[in-house]
Amino acid sequence: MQRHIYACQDGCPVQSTLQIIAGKWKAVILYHFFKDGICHFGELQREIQACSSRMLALQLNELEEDGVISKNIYSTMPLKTDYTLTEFGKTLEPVIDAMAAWGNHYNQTIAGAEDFSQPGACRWPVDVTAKSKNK
Amino acid sequence: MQRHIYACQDGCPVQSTLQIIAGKWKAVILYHFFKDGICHFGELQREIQACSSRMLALQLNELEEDGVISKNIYSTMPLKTDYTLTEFGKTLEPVIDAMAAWGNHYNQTIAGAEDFSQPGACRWPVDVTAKSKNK
DNA sequence: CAGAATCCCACTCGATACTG
DNA sequence: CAGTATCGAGTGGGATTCTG
Repeated sequence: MQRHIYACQDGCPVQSTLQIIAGKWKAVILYHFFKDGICHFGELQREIQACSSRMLALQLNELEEDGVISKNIYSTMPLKTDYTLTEFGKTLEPVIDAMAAWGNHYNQTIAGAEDFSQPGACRWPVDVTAKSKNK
Repeated sequence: MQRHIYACQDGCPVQSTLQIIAGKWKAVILYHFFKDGICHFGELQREIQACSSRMLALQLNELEEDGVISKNIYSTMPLKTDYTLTEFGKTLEPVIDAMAAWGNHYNQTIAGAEDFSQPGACRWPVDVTAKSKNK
């Protein structure tokens, strides 16, 4: 079945990009591929604890369908699989980098004092939203 | 009510970024803000035809809540509103730029021959997915 | 370990109608 | 024009269970 998130009308470039990376966890998964060179299911699970194994598998499958990553399954016991970025997948690095850079800056300068151990803690401080109000 | 898409556990920078731009149309909206300097509701609707006015309004509201854009309402008749990026919102430009750049490259080199007038037409050509298979 | 299958509820989002 | 309100079908995704 075909996923059909964006119609890609008008050939809008951002919509094309989203077509590939807009899954709930795809950008995060790719980030860990680029940053850590991670390639195993369990490692990803450990890094992205908020993502269930079901979702992780689904997102990885879609990324594989789209040619972003490829999967090698070793039918040994216990089961072992590794994922690698395709050449095509590697072209996404600047996009993920830009997102990571922005997020880092946000975490450090704006949300630096926040406690990430609380779910939902990543929230805007008042002063920032306030800035938009008095504009 | 608080939106709660990502828990932002571990302070993952990509998750922080997604917290702001992960709405279904937010990145596309921001793209048009940056590219066209667009600031009216109707203009956005014309540019992003796949997005209903209801969704557009919802996404714009969330962007305003998060301090990315600000809204000025002129209670004239007919109603007029304009949206502007906040200083904070402008910091997202590199992220949107990277997405747009990737999408442009994708549209030109890979999907160049596709017909975007058909919904769902933005789909991977076989050869690209095939590349991942024979890896 | 690395997933697929099933169940099922909460929420998303489109359609429609209405308002200042 | 620039939205909001309401409804309802469809789906996303969590929890759980099962398999090679």
